[in-house]
Amino acid sequence: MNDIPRKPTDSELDILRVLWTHGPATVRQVQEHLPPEPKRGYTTVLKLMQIMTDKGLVSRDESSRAHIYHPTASAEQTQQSLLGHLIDKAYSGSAGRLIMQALSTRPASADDLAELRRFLDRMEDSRS
Amino acid sequence: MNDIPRKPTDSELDILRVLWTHGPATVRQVQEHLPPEPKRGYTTVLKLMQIMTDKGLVSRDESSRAHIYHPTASAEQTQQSLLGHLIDKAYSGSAGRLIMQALSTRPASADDLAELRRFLDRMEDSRS
DNA sequence: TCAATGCTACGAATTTGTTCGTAGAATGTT
DNA sequence: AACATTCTACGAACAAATTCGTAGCATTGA
Repeated sequence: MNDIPRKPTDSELDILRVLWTHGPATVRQVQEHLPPEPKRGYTTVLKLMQIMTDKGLVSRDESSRAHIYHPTASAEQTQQSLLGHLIDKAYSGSAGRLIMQALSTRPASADDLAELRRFLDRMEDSRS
Repeated sequence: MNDIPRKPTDSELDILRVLWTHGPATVRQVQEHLPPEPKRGYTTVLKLMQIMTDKGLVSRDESSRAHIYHPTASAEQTQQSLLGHLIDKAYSGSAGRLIMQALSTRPASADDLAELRRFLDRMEDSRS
C-alpha cells in the first residue's frame, strides 16, 4: 500500500536474506532456508510474506499456483537504509565511530583490510 | 527484570541518546532534548522511561522528587550490540561490506580518514 | 492557607508484529 | 474416482510498542 517501503523487521530481514541469496522463491523454499531458530511454521512464513507484499517489501508472481516472491529492493538499498538509520539513531550521525567499532570487534580478513585500504586511497585521491 | 537488557527500540534510543550526551537527567530534561519530531507528550516520555527501567535499560535515583535516570549501558556497549545485530541480520555477517557502504555514503572528514588509516596500520601490525 | 504547578503511577486505547489453526481450492497419487 | 497433499486466504489470539488521560501527592508562591 505504501509508496515508501517501511523499515523491515528482524523477521522480515530473515526472509529478505533468503531471497537475496537464493533468488526469487516460493513460501516453502523460503521456509526451508530460514534459520532453524526460531522455528517458524509454514503458515507463519506465509503470513509474514503476505504482509511484506502489502508493505511493498516484496512483490509476487501469481501465475503459478505456488506464488513466487521477489524482493523489491536490492540488498544494497536495504542495507544502506538500515545502516543510515543506525548511524543516526545510535551513533548520532558519526559514521567514523561505527566504522572503528566494526573493525575492532569483527575481525576482517587480510583481503578485506587490503580492499579497505585501496578504498581509502581512492577516497583521498578524489579529495585533493 | 531481565538480566540481559533487551534491544532498545527507536524511541528508546532517542531517550538513551539524550542521556548519553547530556548525562543523567529527569523526565522533563529528557523530553526537552528529544528530537522535535515526533512530538511526544510528557506522560508519554515518562511511560517510556518507566518501561525502560523495567527492562533494565536505565536505572533511576528516586531520592529527589523528580527521579533522575541513568543509562545502565554505555553508548559504546549499546552501539556494539546493535551494530553486531545489523551485521548479522542485514549483512549476513560481512562487516567489510558494511564498512565500505558506510564510507561511500557518509562522507568522512580527512581527520577521520587519517585515523582510520592508522587504525588499519595497527591492525595489520598486530597480525603479522 | 490555598490555589496553581509539577511530579509519579496507572490504566486504557490503538497499532504493529508474530504465531498458528482452519477452511477451501488446486493438484497429485493410487 | 477417491483420497492425500499442497497451496492460499483469513481470522483469532497474544505480545510489544506507543500514546495519552486522569488521579493523587508534593512543592511553590501569592
